[in-house]
Amino acid sequence: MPSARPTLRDVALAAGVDVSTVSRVLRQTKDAATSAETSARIRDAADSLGYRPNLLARTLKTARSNSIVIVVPYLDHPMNQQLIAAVEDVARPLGQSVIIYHVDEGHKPVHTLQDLASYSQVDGMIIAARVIMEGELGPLQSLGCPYILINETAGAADAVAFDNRAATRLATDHLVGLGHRRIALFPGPLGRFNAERRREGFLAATERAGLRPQDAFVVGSPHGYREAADAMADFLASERGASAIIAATIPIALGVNAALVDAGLSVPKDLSLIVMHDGTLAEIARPSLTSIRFPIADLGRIAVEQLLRKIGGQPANLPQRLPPLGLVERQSTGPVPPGHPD
Amino acid sequence: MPSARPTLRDVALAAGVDVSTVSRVLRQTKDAATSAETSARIRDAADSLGYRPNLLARTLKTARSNSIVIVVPYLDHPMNQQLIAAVEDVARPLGQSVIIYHVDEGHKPVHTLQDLASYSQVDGMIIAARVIMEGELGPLQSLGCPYILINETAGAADAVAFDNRAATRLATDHLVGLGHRRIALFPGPLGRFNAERRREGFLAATERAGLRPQDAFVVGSPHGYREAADAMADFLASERGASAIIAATIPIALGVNAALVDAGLSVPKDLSLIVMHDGTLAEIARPSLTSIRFPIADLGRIAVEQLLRKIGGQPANLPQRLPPLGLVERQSTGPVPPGHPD
DNA sequence: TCGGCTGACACAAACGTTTGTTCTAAGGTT
DNA sequence: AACCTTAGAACAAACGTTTGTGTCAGCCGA
Repeated sequence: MPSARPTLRDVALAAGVDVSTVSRVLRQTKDAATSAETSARIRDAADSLGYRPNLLARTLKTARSNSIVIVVPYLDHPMNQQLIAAVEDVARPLGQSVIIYHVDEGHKPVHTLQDLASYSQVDGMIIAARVIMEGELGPLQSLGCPYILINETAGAADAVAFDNRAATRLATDHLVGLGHRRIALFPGPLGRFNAERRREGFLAATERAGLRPQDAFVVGSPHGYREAADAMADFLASERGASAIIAATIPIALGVNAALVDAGLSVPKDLSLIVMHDGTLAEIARPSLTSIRFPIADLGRIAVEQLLRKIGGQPANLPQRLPPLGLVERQSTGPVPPGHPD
Repeated sequence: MPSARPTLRDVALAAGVDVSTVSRVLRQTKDAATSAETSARIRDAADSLGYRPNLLARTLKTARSNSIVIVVPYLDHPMNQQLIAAVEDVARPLGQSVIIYHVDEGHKPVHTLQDLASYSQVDGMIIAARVIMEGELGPLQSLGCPYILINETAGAADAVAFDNRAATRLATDHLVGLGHRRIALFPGPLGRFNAERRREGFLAATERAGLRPQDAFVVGSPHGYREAADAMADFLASERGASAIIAATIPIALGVNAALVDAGLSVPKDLSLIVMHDGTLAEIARPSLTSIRFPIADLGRIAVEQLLRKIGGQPANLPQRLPPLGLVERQSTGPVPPGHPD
């Protein structure tokens, strides 16, 4: 029977007052000069009718929806899952509702994103998807939709990312400390921001440690388990004799591990493997993966806070890159195997 | 400068016509009796102004947003990732925009979901979250928001799920075929719909195969890697001597595997492990996991199609449970180890 | 020549809010 | 006693659409 939801008008009718009064009372605005009696009557009416405000209408009127969207690629990457959780954890207590928009590489989602952004369906966007970043930020920008890039950067856009250079140095130092002198980095897709920072950190650390340049390998591969496994298989076939691998992401690490096992090698006995992201999968994998821990919650907090600043009209005040929290030592790294060529 | 997006009114002004005419022309409605000349003028004006319709206003007016939401728990479960992808793949070409809403066990998200649903911010919801299902469906129902449950069932609600009973029989038969006579099922959280169906299928299959009842173990555990690992460790400690494990989900399988490795056992040499869901992780894990494949794309398609039916006012026409597609044999299952007690 | 049809468009109400302004009566001040 | 304030609430416009109904010309057939 209550096929139609009660509206402000219904409540007003029931309480015998004007809709504007109902609106003010129910929102508890400060300028409401309403008698306690009337207020009570209105609240009773609203309760008994089961009134809930129409957010669509409110948003249309106020141009503020109190919701933000996080745009991510690769829902199967633990990093992205953690980023989502971090953003949700911060935003929800702040009264912002968080929706997730998933884009993949093939898809050109800008149109929909514009729709989302265009008219305050969402107040702002947190973007973790590179597919959005390249050249597609223009439309969003001109739409006046505030956004923050996370975990990547593009041009002069407001962005907050991890210090992957420092993280790679950390990982490299750990391996060097274990005695490894021939190391391969799987930084992800070469040419991209994070992959290049990893490469830089890697080369800097290996050079400082006195490794020969030809013993520091950089093996680019797309994100994705299988691609990483293929890249690792190729690398093994090339017989360059690395004794340790640094994987940029957990999927890459698992792919690398699969290729190693398939080649009859075992981690960490024959090769060490370290991954530059920590997560449950790194913990539950066997061997469990030595990893670099990032302050993901901090990144989520900063992204939301700064996005809200921008939504509020103030400029974002973004920190330098976020340094890694440290190294989690697990089973996948160990000393150089005895007979390994130096 | 174009800080304010152009509206229908701006286009109308520029083209020298009424907003209603602009609206009809731009939407190409059938009832539009507009001269080719005027239409062109309007379209030109819209283009040069960069007009884009305000979906909020349109939704408010038409009570139709052309977007649906998929509600999922556990973004880190491959099954849920695949369900999301399946729904997106079907819905987007149909002109529906898909947003994801993530809920977790602790969180009581009904309020926001009601907000989402209340007033056609979304036209309908596809719900994979049990947390929503228990008792929280009432509010949604009375809101008149069409929804379809997937991968679970609750009461008389429209739902489409997999035939987990058949799947578990399939898994059991495979193990029995390999000679296993003592099998443990890790069905997930006991008491829940899917876990109970798995238990039934398991017990039916083991009985039919002539296994002794005391050799068919059912070990409940929450979803989640760690919980499964703990449950497996406990099970091992109880020394019941199973030679094969059926895991309900990939996280459970990985947790089980970790516990086995930690106990010095190896898969499939000492124990066989089969998981009742296929995915990249099952493929890339080492040992790779023998698994049951489900028609996830079909489930996504059916869910979207039937949801659109309900949105259109027709009753949903839901199939019986979707049977599994079959078994993918990989490394994690094998014959009973020689010395195993029968 | 005239009523009636129709093509082409304008007018206006409505969706459910929010919010600036106005009204009214009571109360206080001088 | 006249005036001003103010609390309490109604009025009304607006957000950007969609859509039912008018209007008015031109054209047709009879």
